Amino acid sequence: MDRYKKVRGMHDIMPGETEKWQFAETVLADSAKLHGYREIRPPVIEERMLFERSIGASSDIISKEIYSFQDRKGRHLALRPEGTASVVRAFIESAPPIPGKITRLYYYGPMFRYDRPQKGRYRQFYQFGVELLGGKHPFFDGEAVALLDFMARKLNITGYYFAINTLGCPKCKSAYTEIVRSALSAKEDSLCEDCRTRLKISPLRIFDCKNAECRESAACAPAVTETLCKECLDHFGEFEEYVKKAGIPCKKQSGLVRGLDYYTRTVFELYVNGDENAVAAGGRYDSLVRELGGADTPAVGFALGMERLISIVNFKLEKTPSVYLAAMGKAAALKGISIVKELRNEGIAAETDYEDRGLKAHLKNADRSGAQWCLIVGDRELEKNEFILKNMVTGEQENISEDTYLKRIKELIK
RNA sequence: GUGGGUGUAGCUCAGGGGCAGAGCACUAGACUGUGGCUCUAGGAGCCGGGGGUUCGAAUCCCCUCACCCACCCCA
Repeated sequence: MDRYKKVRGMHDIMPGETEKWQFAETVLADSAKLHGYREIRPPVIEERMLFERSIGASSDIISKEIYSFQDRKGRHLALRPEGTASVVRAFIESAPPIPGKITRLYYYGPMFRYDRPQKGRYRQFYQFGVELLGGKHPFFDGEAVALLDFMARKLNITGYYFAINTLGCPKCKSAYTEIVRSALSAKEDSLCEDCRTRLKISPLRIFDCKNAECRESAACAPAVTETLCKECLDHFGEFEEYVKKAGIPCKKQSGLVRGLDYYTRTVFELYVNGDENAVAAGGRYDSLVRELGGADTPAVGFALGMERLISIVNFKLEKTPSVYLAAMGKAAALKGISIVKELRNEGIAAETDYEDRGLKAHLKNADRSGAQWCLIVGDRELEKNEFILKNMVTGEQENISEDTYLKRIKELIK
């Protein structure tokens, strides 16, 4: 019989890892709440068209990485490849927008992309993200970066910085795209094959081609900031003021471009020194809400890749104290039922093995379970109305009376 | 989607045409009410799957699948 294996690109997060995830999840959620964000939990399935409209039909994510299918009624659906589209959809759908009102939402969950699996990259992967809807002021962009910075510090990440850039408002962005396209069309011969395709689909991406020759060619195009309208320039200027004032480590990178169509103006990515890939990325998307059928609502947000985050966080996880009950004989086993119940009621993790084992086997179990304490109860103990409490780390043990064992264990554990 | 690497015991891996191996882990005993340390013994595998070459294939060839790494893309 063949054994079942996880399907390509999927991964199990096993005990040993889950503790790290839980820690990171708690820090992220607490940080977001502290900044006024509330959790939203959209479904993982949406209409395929929602993603086409938001991310861009020509993007790689839609054109070759989306998990899409038809259900029994022939509806064209897709597993979400990212979170923003769903959040915006839910935002629009749930209530009529109130002008000037700021809505802060965070989400966490699995995303799906049919990519080739690689280090830190899976077909089902987890993202934590936040979206701030209704905020136009550039300081909101700053606040988004500040929240990421806060999270990084709370997770004890060191040696990180933000790459920041602006793409301009939709007008500036498309104008600049054309400027770059025409500037580089003249140099098409010096571009690599990939970049020639990029020239047609998303010329801005040539700026961060791995090929140095392409980047050199791209350098002849004017920088974004040289072509922006005054409003866009001011917006970016104020954003820079915010991050400077907040003391957030930033590096301006005029080549920074995001792969999703909906970004406008501010874009940023979180990098940890030595890593090539961004841990988190985001930016402003002032047109998306309207494009998805909502009222004109400026917005800014970011998403953070959990797998990548987990791999760079230095975890110092404390073991929670626990007790293993070694009950020998039928009478002790019966007594054990109430003992473990009482321990658990006191918030002390307790486990036992119901097979009738000798003390040796019980201690071995206790050792393997990782319990710091072993409570030994056998016929001898029952006769004297006392138990033996053994410290599994030091090997020391003491007799404790049945009447006061709970109190004594609580003392020792704290 | 492209390129490279690797699939052998539960785990980490050695063996590269002629008996299927080591370390760790596991089980038992030394030690029948004291785990970890030590020693001894033991269990065990369609050598990823399919096809081919050969007297003979874990080993060579072809196909396939999976994992890893890089590109692409992205978090």
